[in-house]
Amino acid sequence: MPENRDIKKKNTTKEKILTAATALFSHYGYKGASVRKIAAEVGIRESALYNHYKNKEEIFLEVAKNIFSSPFSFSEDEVKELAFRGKPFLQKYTMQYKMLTFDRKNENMFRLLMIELMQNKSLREQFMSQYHDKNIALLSEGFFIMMQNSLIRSCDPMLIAYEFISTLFYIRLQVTLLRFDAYSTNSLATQFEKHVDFFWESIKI
Amino acid sequence: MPENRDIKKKNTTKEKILTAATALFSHYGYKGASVRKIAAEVGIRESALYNHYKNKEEIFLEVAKNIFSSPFSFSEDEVKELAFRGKPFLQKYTMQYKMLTFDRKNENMFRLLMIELMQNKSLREQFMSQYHDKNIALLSEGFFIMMQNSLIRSCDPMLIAYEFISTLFYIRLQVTLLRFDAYSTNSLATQFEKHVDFFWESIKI
DNA sequence: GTCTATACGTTGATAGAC
DNA sequence: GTCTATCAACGTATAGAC
Repeated sequence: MPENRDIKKKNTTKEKILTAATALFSHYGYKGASVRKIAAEVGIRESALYNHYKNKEEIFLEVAKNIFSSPFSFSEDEVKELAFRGKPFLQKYTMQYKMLTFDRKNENMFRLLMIELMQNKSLREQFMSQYHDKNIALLSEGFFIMMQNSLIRSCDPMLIAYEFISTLFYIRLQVTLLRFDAYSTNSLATQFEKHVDFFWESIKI
Repeated sequence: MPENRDIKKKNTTKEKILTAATALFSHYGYKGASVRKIAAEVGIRESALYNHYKNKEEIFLEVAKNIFSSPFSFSEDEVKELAFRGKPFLQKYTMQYKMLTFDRKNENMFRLLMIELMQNKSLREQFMSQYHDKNIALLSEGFFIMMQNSLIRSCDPMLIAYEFISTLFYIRLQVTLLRFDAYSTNSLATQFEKHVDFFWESIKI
């Protein structure tokens, strides 16, 4: 039991470090966020920081844990039930994806992922297995059910899933880029919904 | 006139620097590629490097010029002619995109783009205008022609273009990631073609 | 747990001899 | 144009006093 955390918010130095590190890493990347800056952000000296983490790498790994920790809240039964109805499944899935895209915390983690993707082999592999494969698996299961129920045209469910998720990813990337520079995302605001509509027209029978 | 460059390949120090810098930047990013490493790669001292470029930034900008300098070789007439035939237009466009994806030089530039996209505002804006907008413009023109000729179902050409290019981008990203770690791209080898086939089935009348 | 002090490698860049 | 020498700033990290 983590003590009486529910009553009194601890906000320990260690937590402060993680918060500061998250902000700096997701903004400047691993190399760009120096230990000095992190310590300064917390309000302590670099040396004090080493009382809580072994080194910079350890801090980063702690931060990076959150990159792939936002699974969709879809239960097995929920997938089956929704997929049976067709389009509503895609709509709910996309709405959840859109929420993640515009959620500050997840936005930061997505940016960190994009910054470090080409620099960190572990992150690349996690992206493939925990982001890509996971999404493909969930979606293709849904499409398979739709196919069984003759809601959509016959086709490889994995291919349909690939086609569907790739556009979601691209929209998310664009939104993240625009928001990073505080540009308006008005032109992309309804892109998620348009995608679902277009896609459903493409596969429905 | 650049002298007798056609006969005797100059391969000046300045060119060597650019080559070395390109390799290092596209592998380690701007911060990861130090001036020392670039100089060492060329075989000179850092100080000698400053006889050819004002500073590191100037070298990077010279390298970065090549990121968006690979336009598709589509003339206005070619678009009209091919789009009139429908699917062959998508096939040719995709084959060119696939070539770029697997071309070493373009692969390096794409990786550099991905590495620096979140770190460099200028690159973000160029990505939007010179990559995204340009592709959307070319593709939507093709889809518009197809629509006029009743080859495909009626829909916003820009939306169709968006849907089409987003998947190409995602495939390219995945291929680049896999190749970076020298992993096999067999599982993705035919993804481009599958995309065209699926997409054509989605929009044709 | 935090501080000061310190160590030591790396970075981008310049001055001046050849 | 290239070299040696040198620089200040910044990087991560440790030792030891309080």
